[in-house]
Amino acid sequence: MATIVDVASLAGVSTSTVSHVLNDTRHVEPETKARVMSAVQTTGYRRDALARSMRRARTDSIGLVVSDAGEPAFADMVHGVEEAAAQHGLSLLLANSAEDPARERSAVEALLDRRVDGLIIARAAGSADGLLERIREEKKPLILLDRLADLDVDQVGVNNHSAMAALVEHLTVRGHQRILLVSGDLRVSSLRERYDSFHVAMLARGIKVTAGLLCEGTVTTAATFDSVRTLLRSSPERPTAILACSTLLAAGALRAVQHEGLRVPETMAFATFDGFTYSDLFEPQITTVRQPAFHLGESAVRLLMRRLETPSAPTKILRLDSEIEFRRSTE
Amino acid sequence: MATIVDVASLAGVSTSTVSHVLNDTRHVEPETKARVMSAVQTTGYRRDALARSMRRARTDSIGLVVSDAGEPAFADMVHGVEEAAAQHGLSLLLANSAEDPARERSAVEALLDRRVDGLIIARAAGSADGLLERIREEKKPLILLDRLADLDVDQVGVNNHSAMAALVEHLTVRGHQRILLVSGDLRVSSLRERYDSFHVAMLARGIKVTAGLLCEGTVTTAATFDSVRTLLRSSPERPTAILACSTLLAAGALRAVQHEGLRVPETMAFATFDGFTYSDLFEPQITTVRQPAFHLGESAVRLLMRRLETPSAPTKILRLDSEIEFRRSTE
DNA sequence: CTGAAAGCGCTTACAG
DNA sequence: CTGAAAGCGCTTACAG
Repeated sequence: MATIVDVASLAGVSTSTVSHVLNDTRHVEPETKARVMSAVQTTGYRRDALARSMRRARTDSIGLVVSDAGEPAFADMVHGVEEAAAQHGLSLLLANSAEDPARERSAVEALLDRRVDGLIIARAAGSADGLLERIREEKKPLILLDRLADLDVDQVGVNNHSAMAALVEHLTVRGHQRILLVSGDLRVSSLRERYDSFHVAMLARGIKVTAGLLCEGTVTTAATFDSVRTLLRSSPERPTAILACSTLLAAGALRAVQHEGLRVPETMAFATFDGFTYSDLFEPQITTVRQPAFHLGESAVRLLMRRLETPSAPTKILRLDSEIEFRRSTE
Repeated sequence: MATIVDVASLAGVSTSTVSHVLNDTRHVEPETKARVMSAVQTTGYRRDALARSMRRARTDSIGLVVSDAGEPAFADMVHGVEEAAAQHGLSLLLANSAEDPARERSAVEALLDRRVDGLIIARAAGSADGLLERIREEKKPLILLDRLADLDVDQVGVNNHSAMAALVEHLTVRGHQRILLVSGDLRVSSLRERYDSFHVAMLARGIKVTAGLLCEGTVTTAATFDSVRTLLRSSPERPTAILACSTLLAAGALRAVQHEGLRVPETMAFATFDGFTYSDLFEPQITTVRQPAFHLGESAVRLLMRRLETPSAPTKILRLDSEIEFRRSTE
């Protein structure tokens, strides 16, 4: 591979001049410049980004750690981050923690070792705050994505509260009082927020939430299926509606509903956060709080660029609105 | 940030020794080693992967370029690649060409500039072979993923032929002769293979394939919807079954079917490649050729590791089998 | 307008 | 068993 030295000697100039021509960082005689460019051509020279990064103390790359690469919503976020990064000329280093704090930690360390210019993280469920401290020590710009924290850090997530309020209103207006909430792992901030908002919304309408109508802590479709099925059977008063807080939870709950011979929406209303793709094409057509996942990813990059340009800027916390797709499952 | 020099001086040894301790690359007295490790501790030293890469001419990173990060199948492949890369201690640089050859080219150049150890590419629809030549010139290990080529390059894709043959048999055995094939962009090798295999399979059963039963070239859901709707209306003899070659095509076709007031499977059988997630939970339950997308990604990394270890190994082309999920849509 | 040279933080022959 | 030093391929003050 040709190096800058090869180009310089072929063009009969110093490496300084080649560098300056390539980066357009100081004036060079048009004639000299032309000689350099032609030398670049004939040698097939390509600047080594590694060497460049080492000198500049900038890598023009960012790191993204997602907590569950298998979830469609996270795939969309990755897509959004990639798109925005490419637009800004940044390379994207991707890692997946698979909800495992240990893997998350080693992913972050690897990214730090590679001297990424900044980090975007959707934290794993049991992630400790120590990790964020660690990143802060390194003075590395950090953006929290989707899984937010009550910390002085730039972050972007969705407005779970308003979405949940709208959903609860939608259901209660239609007469539903016994709503089964399938809330999942409450260590996940977004799920915790939905859980809390549910209680707030129900309380505001004077509806009591009983333990028999709460399914929490399940982290797989299978476990959710079991748990929901048990609740459906044992509840003294069967719920008239089910509200799932993620795609995975919805899948488990829906399977339980079908297994119990219930029909959506005839004998059971159903709504979910995140949801399924192409929901309009299939029955039951499920009312869905659709998060702007792609947009979330883009926004995270935007926040990161801002932080990179203005390290002293005040902390910014963005809450994007979800769209609620009302469908027959709640009619 | 502490450097190796800081560690060396604190431990009272040379940087050589620190390096050798860290990499376990030559014997060091236990006592000296302990002093080094403790100096690493107190300085909080972390080796700079950039500087290390520059000397070693290895970055322990790989590049992945996918053609459509929005498609669930590609998201799964990315997931598989990430997982396998992490297991091998490799960092993953991700880019998305969005089916645009120009973006694909610049993504590859950026990856090459970053000196990734190898590339995995699912090529864009109109991608020219020149790009692959370019990579070969750089002597950079390359694996083709999903979108294969008739070239002397390591590659891993699915066995489209056998899947299509099974699908056609399944349909014809049930009396379907007029099968509408929705085949998409034939510049995409996997779609081209499915298209060709369809013709082979139909021919083998002595069934004529007419132009009125071929919908090709559409690249969006909307265009597919229009095209399929037109075919459904204008065909002298309406098809009794529809066979879509990707998720996107299936969505457009299904929408057209519903728009025309047809019902699956009562008045129209339906099957698709790739398909929708949680297909078993929704109606119509669609017969689906499920590609092992995650596994495809993993295999690509395995092929790459093999090539890295044995540059002279013979070219390997892997074809993984898809699973066919037979459901009510074709009964 | 351009060049000589230092230096980014490592690894690795070479020497003892 | 360990160290001094060259060098990976760039960028960038410094000097003229």
